[in-house]
Amino acid sequence: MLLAAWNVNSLSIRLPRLLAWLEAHEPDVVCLQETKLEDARFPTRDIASAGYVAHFAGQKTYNGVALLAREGSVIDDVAFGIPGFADEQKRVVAATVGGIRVIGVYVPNGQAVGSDKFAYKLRWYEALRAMLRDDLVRYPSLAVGGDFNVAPEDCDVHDPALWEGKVHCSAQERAAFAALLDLGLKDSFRLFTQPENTFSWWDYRMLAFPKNHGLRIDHILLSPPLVERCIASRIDRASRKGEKPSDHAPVLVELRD
DNA sequence: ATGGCAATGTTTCATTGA
Repeated sequence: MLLAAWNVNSLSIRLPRLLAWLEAHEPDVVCLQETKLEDARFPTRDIASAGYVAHFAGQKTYNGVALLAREGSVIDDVAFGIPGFADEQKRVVAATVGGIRVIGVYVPNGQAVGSDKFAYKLRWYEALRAMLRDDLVRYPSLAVGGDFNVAPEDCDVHDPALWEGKVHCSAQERAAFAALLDLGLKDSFRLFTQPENTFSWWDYRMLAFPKNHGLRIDHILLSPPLVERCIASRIDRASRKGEKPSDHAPVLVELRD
């Protein structure tokens, strides 16, 4: 099974790229973030033509998530949001696909350390942790993927000194991310030897992509039974190239049957 | 082979992202 997560930064704009990408990579499940679409405008038909069924929760302008699964997949228990955490923002979609609990997340950006949005990000992380703690009991085979807006370690940052203490790299955010791993989840990317300076996001400005000035903030975390099944993990850097790219690249894991 | 912000709506600028 090939499982992917991709922050598309507007599904309307990125639809042609997404359709081409689905055809080229043939993933089984894809979690999308920042669709920025109200549900009535979701391109259900185009996604279906590509051979996928979609479950989604969107809103105008900001946020929005979707979970795509290959047509014919056995899909159960579709859910949205975080139980017990009131949130207008559409940031979580979950479904059980082929016996695997897949949770797609778009973690708040946080804007700046110490801001109101930063406090919201930390509260959000705490609520996500509580949800995952409960879900892991119910669903031993669990994957949570998406835009976590945290670079877990300095090796996930092109210039650690520049980013030290800044949003996405602060001690508080890294602790919030590490608290998810404390539940028994693993960062799939680090299950394997990876090339140095591999990132998943590059600023649109300042030639950040050609200079490879990026951060690794998009992740897929796996529970122990899926860690056992994981045979590959990678970031599709090529998808950041060319005309009208998202500022994020897709992240993928391959699981054996 | 990569390229100097992009996307959205409140639209002719302000807001947000990371």
